[in-house]
Amino acid sequence: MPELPEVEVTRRGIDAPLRGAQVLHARLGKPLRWPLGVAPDSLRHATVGAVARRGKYLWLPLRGGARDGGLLMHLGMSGSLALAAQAGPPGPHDHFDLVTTHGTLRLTDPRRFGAVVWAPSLADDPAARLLSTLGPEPFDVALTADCFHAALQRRRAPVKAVLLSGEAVVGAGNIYACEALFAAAIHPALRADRISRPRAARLLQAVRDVLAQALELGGSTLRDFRDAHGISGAFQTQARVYGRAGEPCGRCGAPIRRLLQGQRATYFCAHCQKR
DNA sequence: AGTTAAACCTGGTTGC
DNA sequence: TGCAACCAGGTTTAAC
Repeated sequence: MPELPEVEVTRRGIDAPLRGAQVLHARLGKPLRWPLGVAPDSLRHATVGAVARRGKYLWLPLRGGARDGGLLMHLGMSGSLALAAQAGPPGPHDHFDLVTTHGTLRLTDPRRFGAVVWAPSLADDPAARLLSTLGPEPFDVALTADCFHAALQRRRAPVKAVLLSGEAVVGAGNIYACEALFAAAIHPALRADRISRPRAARLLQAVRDVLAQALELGGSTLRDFRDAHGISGAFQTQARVYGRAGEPCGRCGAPIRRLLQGQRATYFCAHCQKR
């Protein structure tokens, strides 16, 4: 998926254009991860508010329809959202259309791990339940190195798995977790609770740097991701370790290694990243 | 309680 | 060429 940078790039592409748009029609394709929860017709006549992001979720406020509320959206592994003035007929992987006075917002998601769920507000279920497990936002100034270190101290699992869990900080998925650990020179298999306070501070900074750089480059496109205007991301060309097994490490020249952690591939440099 | 595997689904790539 | 096996950006749920 879409990790935090890709979701934020998407949010930035749809927020201003959709603001104040009136919903004319909504269409569902094949089932996504969870049911919408309301009849698509009940979204008609609603007005779109400011699009927000929490972790890898997007929140589209809708007021003045059958009921005030909004749509909580997730792009899963292969999803992307496109906003077009005129959308063509839906293809086999187009599973949600929100037709508005400002264009059609279309979710394309071949694997259908994504979701579009209606909720009365972010504080109400099902949104509240889905967001309840999320840790702090990476760019929240309230997330200090001490907070981050304390969160790592609570877990005995490998630091890579803890990053993916989003418990200490949200937003880093498989690509950016690998990249941040490389930047911080920390071995992915190191137990989270064995990380010193200085190394935790360095890791938090690395997560922030990597996510910020990815944001500037429009995210990563391995196969499916496109921003709201159909543009691919470029971070994958700048990745130091992700997807580069066998290639020489850009820092020391040793071959980048690949290992499996919890069914997910981890890429790292065994020479640069220390336990 | 806390960590790990299985599940959801499609399609592209690799290997026999 | 054909087909099976494996791999892919995530996260919940069930099982040790």
